[in-house]
Amino acid sequence: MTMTSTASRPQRSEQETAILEAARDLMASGGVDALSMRALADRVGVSATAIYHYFESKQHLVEHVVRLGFERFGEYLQHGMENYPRGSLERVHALGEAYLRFALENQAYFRVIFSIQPQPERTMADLPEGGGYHLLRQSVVDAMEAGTLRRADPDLMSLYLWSAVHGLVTLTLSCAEPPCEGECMPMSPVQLYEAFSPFIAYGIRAPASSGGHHA
Amino acid sequence: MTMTSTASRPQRSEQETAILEAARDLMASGGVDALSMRALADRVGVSATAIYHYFESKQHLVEHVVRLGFERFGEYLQHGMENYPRGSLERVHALGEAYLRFALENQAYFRVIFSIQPQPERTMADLPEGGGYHLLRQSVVDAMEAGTLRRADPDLMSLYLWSAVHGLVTLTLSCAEPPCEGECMPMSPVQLYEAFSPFIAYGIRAPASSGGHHA
DNA sequence: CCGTTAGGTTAACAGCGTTAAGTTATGTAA
DNA sequence: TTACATAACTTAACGCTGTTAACCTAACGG
Repeated sequence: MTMTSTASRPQRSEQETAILEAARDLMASGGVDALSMRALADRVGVSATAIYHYFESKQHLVEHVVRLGFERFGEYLQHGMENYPRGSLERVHALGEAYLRFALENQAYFRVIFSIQPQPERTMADLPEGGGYHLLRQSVVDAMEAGTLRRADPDLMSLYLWSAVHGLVTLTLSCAEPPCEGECMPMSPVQLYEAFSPFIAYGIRAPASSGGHHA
Repeated sequence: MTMTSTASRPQRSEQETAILEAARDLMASGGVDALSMRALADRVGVSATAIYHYFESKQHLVEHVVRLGFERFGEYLQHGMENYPRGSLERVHALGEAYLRFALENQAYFRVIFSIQPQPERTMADLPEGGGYHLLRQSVVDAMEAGTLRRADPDLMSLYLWSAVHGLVTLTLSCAEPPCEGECMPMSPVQLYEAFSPFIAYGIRAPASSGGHHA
């Protein structure tokens, strides 16, 4: 760490950070297609090939940005639910709403994260590592132990809830930007999520009264 | 229609069909990136620029292929559910399973259809026109009238069911090809769908016995 | 017979990811 | 102080992409 001149050239990690941030901005504006090595290099102030000293390829660079995106995603979800009591249905609900809001507020980014291009070496479990699944699973387990949720395989129920919200998100993002202002569906995605909640709640919460058989 | 020589050159519509089919095959093999004008032209046996006599741009060509894909999708869904009685829960269930199966059997194609790149002028309602939404909605309406499903806004419930299945599909497709063979989730997507069904059914079906308040 | 049109060609442009080779500056060891 | 090594960066180039322009050729209609 013997550095005599802190000025002049930026440090290795500084430049790498600058590249990552510029890449994130470009990808957030128009997806992975809006990120070209030359345009990125112009933003950072170097030539295109200089980027290859920090990242092996565009693919690796994108994966790095996606990894950072998952971390931000996870923090967003954490903030969205931490004000609701552990074990409550509201906590689970808030998690879903935060998921939805993040996707809507970072559309291009979300598109890249769930690029739908098959990512090898990626399982459903580690897909959102640091990005939410363990939060969801824990809130489900808590609510089951609190007697709020029907007893079932927590992974199964978590994946079900995840699917429902994720499906709403991806359907929304497959449509025009002002989502569903049409005649048939004059509701915002968040409103739709609220309207879905009864269906979801009926399906997952524990029976109200002490009831007969458990199927 | 005065044609003297049916041989020699293929007809306008024939060549157009050949291009569309070749484009579909390429896209099915590796998405929209696997479709290049030159590779497509080689398959058809013409030069790349000849395609521009039939389609204004690659974008228009892709949209045309997607439109045809929706029609096949719709037929697939139709076949998947028509053996179950109108108004039954099984019919709704079969529709979801057919949706899932089509997506898994035509992964690259499905990716393109729901390209997640924002399609302007596309609303949720006309997105699957000829591709399933009206089938789903009708089966929901039938089941409501038959007393099988809880009474609610049919569009709302349809969209909820659509989201749940679509979410499972898109999550699956975001992962590696052999879906979720990991330690945490050792189930196939279809098995997962079957396992979800109780949650969904509890949420949407009409109360079994004559019950108290309706929220 | 002439003009129009459909259907096709080749050449070219600008942009893409990426590689190869060369340059400059810095830091370290003899 | 010299020598080497490495980090950081450059320009030039390759093969690919979608797309445009200009040109050609066979068929049909007035």
